[in-house]
Amino acid sequence: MNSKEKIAAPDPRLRFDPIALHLKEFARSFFLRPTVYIARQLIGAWLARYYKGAWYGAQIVETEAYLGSIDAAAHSWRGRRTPRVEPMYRLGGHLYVFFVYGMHHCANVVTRKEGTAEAVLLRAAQGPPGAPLRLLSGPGRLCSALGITTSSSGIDLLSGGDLRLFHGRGAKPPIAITHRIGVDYAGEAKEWLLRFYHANSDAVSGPTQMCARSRQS
DNA sequence: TTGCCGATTACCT
DNA sequence: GGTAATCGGCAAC
Repeated sequence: MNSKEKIAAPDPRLRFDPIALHLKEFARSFFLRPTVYIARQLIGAWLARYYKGAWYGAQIVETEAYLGSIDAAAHSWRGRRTPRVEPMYRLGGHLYVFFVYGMHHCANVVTRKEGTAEAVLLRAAQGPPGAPLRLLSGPGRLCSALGITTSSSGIDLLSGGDLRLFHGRGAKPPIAITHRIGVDYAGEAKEWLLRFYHANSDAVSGPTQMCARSRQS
């Protein structure tokens, strides 16, 4: 009845089988490491959702690090602590979801020890074969495609729930690095090189994609 | 209680 | 290149 507790369905084109792929979950210790390291290592990882008896997921191709109280672009800048931001202060491995521009949700993986309030924004992902390239291209689209809303903010990704993170398999993807998107208000922090993306993926978001890609190599 | 503005996207020129 | 859409969070009144 309460519309706030309504569960959003994932896009059926994201159906996949993490068991058949022999995917393994990250250990808690991974999420306690430095946030920049985690943002980089999550490129290629699978974000997965269990919904009505089936798994849906996509491989992360773009992330941004947000560095807590010292970072003017972070919601936890200067230790700001409100009900919305509270999940950022939890132990690494929790999820922080917020609603922005009146229409989009953004999902973050909380990092480091409890109280640090650092996180990694998941900006784009690549679905299983057959899924449209741009289905998860952008933080709002990523949440929309997987049906992630603020009702999942604060959950633990490592407690056997219906949202989980799995290691990618195979070779480590080539990584490109730029400043973060959409944080022009953040003073000198807007220049910090905290955006990481799969250099060869066409699912990376943003109008700067081509520019950024041609600049690196 | 009010009013401003955003970790975005789509559509316009 | 620019900006409208749209509404919850939050700071200020």
